[in-house]
Amino acid sequence: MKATIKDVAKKAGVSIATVSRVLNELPGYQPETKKKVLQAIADLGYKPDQSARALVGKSNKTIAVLIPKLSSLVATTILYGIEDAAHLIDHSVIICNTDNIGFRTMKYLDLLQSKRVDGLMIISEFVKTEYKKRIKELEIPVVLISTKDFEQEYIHIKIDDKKAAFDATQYLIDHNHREIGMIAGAESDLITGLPRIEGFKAALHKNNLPLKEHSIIQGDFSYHSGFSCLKTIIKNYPQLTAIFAASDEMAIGAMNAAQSIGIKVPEQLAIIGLDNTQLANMCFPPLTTVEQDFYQMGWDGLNMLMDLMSGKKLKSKIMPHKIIERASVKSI
Amino acid sequence: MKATIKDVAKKAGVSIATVSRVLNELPGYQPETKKKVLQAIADLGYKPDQSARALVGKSNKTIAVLIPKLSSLVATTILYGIEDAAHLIDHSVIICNTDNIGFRTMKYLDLLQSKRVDGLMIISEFVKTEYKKRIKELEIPVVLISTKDFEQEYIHIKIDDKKAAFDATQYLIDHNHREIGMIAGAESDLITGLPRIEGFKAALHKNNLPLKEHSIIQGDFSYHSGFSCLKTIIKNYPQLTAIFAASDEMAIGAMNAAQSIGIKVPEQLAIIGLDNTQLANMCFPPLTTVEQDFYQMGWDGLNMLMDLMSGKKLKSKIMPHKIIERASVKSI
DNA sequence: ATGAAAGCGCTAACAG
DNA sequence: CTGTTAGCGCTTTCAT
Repeated sequence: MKATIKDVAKKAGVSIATVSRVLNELPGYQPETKKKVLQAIADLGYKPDQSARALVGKSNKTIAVLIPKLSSLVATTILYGIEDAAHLIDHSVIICNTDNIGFRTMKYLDLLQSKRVDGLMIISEFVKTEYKKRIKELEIPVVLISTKDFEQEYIHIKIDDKKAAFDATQYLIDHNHREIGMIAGAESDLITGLPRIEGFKAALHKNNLPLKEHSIIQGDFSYHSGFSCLKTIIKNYPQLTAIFAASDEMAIGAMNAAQSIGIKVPEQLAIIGLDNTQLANMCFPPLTTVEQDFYQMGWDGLNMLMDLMSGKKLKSKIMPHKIIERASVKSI
Repeated sequence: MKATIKDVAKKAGVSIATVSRVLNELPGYQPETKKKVLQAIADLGYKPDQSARALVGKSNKTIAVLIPKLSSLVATTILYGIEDAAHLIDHSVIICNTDNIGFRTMKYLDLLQSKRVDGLMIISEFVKTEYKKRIKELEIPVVLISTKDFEQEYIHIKIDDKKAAFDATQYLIDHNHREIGMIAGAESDLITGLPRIEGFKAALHKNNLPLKEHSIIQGDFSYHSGFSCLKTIIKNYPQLTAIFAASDEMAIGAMNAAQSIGIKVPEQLAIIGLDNTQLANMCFPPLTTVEQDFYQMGWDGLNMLMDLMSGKKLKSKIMPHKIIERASVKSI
């Protein structure tokens, strides 16, 4: 049978109150007593029961993360960072794979109440008003990762999407490309879609390059949309020499599409992506891209959540990004 | 303030025992009473507290999964299946990313005791004796996914690795390839490495093809090992026309390595992989491979765990595999 | 510095 | 059919 606080108390010859004190590092006992208690704990292999702690209103050391798709490399890399940081401070993480559907998300939010989780992280997902209402009832701190809340109710941690897109485009321009296309996300996606388009436009403008009619095509961040978008954009804008894709997946889709129709990358077409997932190293040629440090975002995000939980006031955080040069872009 | 069972009882004008009964669908109340209680529950938005349930020795509807690497596509796809199935029956899943290190794993096992999880799943990881000892103390059911326990203490769900490798090789042979190489996992990996090598050898043997000295090279299932193994095997066994890689990642690494040195796939070299991760569709040419339905494994595995939890006796389960024909293999 | 006891929300006898 | 009550393991007054 599992040892309880009572067993420890008996073995150490003290009361359970005292055991609880040393457990929680509260003041009020002799060093001598502490030693006995610690000894008993070790002997018995005692582990405090988190459910019991939760019941008396204490933290049960678990946080939940809402994740839109459990098999996406970007989300799972963030999750990796969260989990690592959580593990370091003995917290568990419950995953809630929402599949980006509202009903499921709401059901999870209900579940989290039953579970008394201490905090919540939301990855790459738009936070709808109905979620907020529900979260408010939960009365737990929230941090957003790789997404944001326009109403500023929650803090977030993400890159500067516009700047990242700007830098990617500028990189192409610096390599003497003048006819540049963009395979973008949806313009209606205000969080990552639109800002990246704006960054692209801003870079062209800054360098006095005109924005051609067909230079931007909207995909959905997926490999397959990248693949098909390339064929379209090549048809509509045949003189282009370089492409900025708003995600690595789309970049690689575009790269493979190009090669499938005999266009050599980077010789005839330069491609730069955005994300720097593992994929960027698993294609040929290896993809030049702008890195978002997803792992770090997860890690930092979790620590922000902990700070929030301990009552600190925090501001949102913008992560740096940087260009990783590999082989898919070449000067002309 | 959150509603408790007391609030519900008061509102419905019954005792908490009765509320508990309808909550747990136990017999012993008039339909009439039930209706009132249900109404009160709905009005109050009451959600039973899982910590309190756990404390009285009931399930708290959470299971834990030990996962070796949170950013690997195969593991996260399994996790996806687990999570989906768990969600359907209102269970939560706690992730324990072990990074395949024993110390971390042991620490998790400790944590799980504090959390009173109801069950444990282990993905793609060898179950060391020290883990077993600890797990025994937890007194919870375990199911293994995509791995196995040679001592048969735990049931598992996985494919028949030897047969899958056999079929992949046979597929190559059926396409008239006679000089076939294999990029394998480590022979010392008794769970997936060795059986796949055996399957490869068995297929050659069955077809009266000799096993050449340099026809098998060992990688570590990663993209990069596939990339470098290809270069070596091509050098040592230049007459080969086809390769079976023991994982998609290695297959794609090999494919890209081949293309990087001017070898055309599938025209000059056929490649077949094993796994059918998303990657198989994100390379060029798309990879022919043998599918393991990881999602389904996770899903079925969770249901097996539930059966175990409800006292059923179960046997391990072998999942079917099948060849997915895409474009990386061509007859000669 | 330490112990006794109440109570967190729930389930499960035991009464009625 | 329904209510009362004793815990589950822990934290936290309140005494001592």
